[in-house]
Amino acid sequence: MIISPRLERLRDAGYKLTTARATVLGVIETHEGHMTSAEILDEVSKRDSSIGRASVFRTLDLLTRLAIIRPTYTSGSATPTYVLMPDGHHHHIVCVQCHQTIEFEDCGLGVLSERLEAEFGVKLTGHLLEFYGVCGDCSEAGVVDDEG
Amino acid sequence: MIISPRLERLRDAGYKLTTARATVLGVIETHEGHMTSAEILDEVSKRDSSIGRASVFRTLDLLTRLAIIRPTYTSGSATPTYVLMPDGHHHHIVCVQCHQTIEFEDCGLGVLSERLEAEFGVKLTGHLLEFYGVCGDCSEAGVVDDEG
DNA sequence: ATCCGTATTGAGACATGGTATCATTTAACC
DNA sequence: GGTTAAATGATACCATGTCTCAATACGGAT
Repeated sequence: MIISPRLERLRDAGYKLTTARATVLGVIETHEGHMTSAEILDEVSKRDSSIGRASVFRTLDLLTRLAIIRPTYTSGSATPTYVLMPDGHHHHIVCVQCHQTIEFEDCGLGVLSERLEAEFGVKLTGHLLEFYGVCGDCSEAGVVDDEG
Repeated sequence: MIISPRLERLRDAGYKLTTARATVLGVIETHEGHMTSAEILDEVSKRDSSIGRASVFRTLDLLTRLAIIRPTYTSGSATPTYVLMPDGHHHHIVCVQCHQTIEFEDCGLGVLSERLEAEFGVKLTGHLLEFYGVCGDCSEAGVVDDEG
């Protein structure tokens, strides 16, 4: 079993390091990007077919609670995708036409984060920032947008 | 049918103003907060029992594409909640323990938004900012957090 | 107000995504 | 190695969302 720094965060939080958990996290870490639950199930199954469906979902839930991954919607109400938040945060732009995601790094939210912690008495461990709009390709393709 | 400014955005974008759409949006606007699809279906049905399930989901999808609402997760991999983005944006803090959400207003993301538009050649219409952490109540209740 | 063309609808069967249960296994600690 | 509680896997189950298609109703023109 490969014990990544993120996997150790499980143990630090009082959870056991099991094969199922290591495999699920391994799959997501290897892929680095958005994955649907179906893709994760499929890849986990390839690596270790003895791992059950339920454990995969349980692990996704656990990783979400620890802010290691985050489920987000790239298309309307359909299947969510799970994305790794290596340093507790993630930022992307979602094209509302073609559902492509563009990821970017700096968000400058550290200051806001600290202010919110003080203001609301919370302890923040991560964040997700999503912008919505129309990507360059879709704009060129001629898209409905008569606001201006 | 009540025609709210947001409903007019549908027509502006080339979509018809139907009873189903007006009702779904009306429900969400009245509620002002996070709603699950089940709650929306239920409330829509109360207001007009002739509106079908499929239309509700189709409308949620449409409103999402127009950045009028946004589906987000407050708990792990379970049901998403839909939240209104009155001015195209929304910000909240989610407690990873009790799933309570705390909403806040200013995010100061206008500058970043403009920079991203220039940098990636996109036209942005809205954004969602989510912070994750442990709320005051849960911290007091004694929560696992041994990072420091 | 009425007519027309087309986007949208409602119904319900269907597909998919996620969960509960419970006997069995396994990680963590000694 | 032994102990114990957390975690697992199998599977049945439930919830959430989608597809199809004939029927309907919106919006524009008259």
